Amino acid sequence: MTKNGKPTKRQVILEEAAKLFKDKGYVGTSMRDIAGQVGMEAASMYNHIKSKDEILDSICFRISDIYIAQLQEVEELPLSFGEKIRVLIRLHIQLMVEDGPDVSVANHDYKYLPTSRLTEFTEARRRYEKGFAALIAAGVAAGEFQAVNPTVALYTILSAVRWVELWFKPGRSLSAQELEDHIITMLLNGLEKR
Amino acid sequence: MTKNGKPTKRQVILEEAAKLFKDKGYVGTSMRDIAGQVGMEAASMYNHIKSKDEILDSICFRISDIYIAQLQEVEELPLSFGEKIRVLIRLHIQLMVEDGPDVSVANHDYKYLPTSRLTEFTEARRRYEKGFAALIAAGVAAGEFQAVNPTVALYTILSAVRWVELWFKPGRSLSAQELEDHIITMLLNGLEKR
DNA sequence: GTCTATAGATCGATAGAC
DNA sequence: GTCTATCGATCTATAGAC
Repeated sequence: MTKNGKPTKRQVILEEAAKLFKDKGYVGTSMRDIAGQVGMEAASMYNHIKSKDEILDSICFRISDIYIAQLQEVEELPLSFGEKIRVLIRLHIQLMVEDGPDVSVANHDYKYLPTSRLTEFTEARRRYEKGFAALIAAGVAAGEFQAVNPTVALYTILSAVRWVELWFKPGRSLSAQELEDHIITMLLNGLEKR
Repeated sequence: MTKNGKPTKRQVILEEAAKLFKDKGYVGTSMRDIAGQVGMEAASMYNHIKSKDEILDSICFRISDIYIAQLQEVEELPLSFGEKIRVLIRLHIQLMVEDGPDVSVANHDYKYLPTSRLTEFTEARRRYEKGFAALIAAGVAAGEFQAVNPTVALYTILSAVRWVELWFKPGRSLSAQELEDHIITMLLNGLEKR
């Protein structure tokens, strides 16, 4: 947002692009499609963005920067490992609910980044996953968690949180808060009674 | 396979197409790309397939037919609800390990099916999810499972199983069997000690 | 059944008037 | 900063020789 609260043309383009990329994919969306949603001709958009690639780049790295920052904050909180994992799951779901199309693009269309940026993006995600897995491993070592394989637990959590992007719509019977609670219960306590 | 054990040209085309669709997406893969992998010119492929759409159609519906058939078989087995869910999770992982590219395409590129076929595919998936959720709800009602929201549990399970497609490679430190065991433990027992 | 050649549509991006 | 017009590349699919 600008100081007067009105989004810039560039922000509108990025936002409409993310919605279209989510629905039709990066390659399946044309600059003309985006322009149609924004309300200008495709050629005019080049006064606000450099290329189609750059739109994708902005979306993907904005999201990955948020993830990295969130992980760092949680790592420094004085909480048990179980509580840290809970916070991270909540943050994942909240980001998805608030920024659905962008998260979706960063999850699926990142692979269309040009080679050097793709490498950067993949490394950022690897760092994030490594930090997350370390929290799980530490929880296992501390006796808080069951003797799970940290990698399996990590990807199970990260994936289990992804379906929210396909499913959650604000007017649903479940609120975002209830959704968080249910997913956390399922992942931390499991399906079966013991 | 044909009777002499040699795959037909059509099968080779479908197989190479699925691998490319998985990596570059349906729209991001050209008929020339597929032809290059198969070892013929793009024009020659039209003697074996009707169109690019038809390749996608064959892949998606072959997978959805398998899912529907597997669910029906499991529903009729004389097992507890917990055991039925376990079998379904195992079948999911096995299909993904054995038929990775096709499952990946059915999961991500189905949206590029032409409208009428997209409707059919979506309805088939809805039937599958409904049947799966009913097993979870029955397990809750029978007191086998915790009081989870069946929809949340359903999508958590289905998604948790999807990362295997991104991660599993035959030469990994974890075998397919061990992977199944770990994921099932995580989903049925949860991460946290109780 | 495989090839070369190409039709016809659409793509990202630019030039240049206003 | 927005438009019209268009370039050059690339796409799916077909025609027709062999």
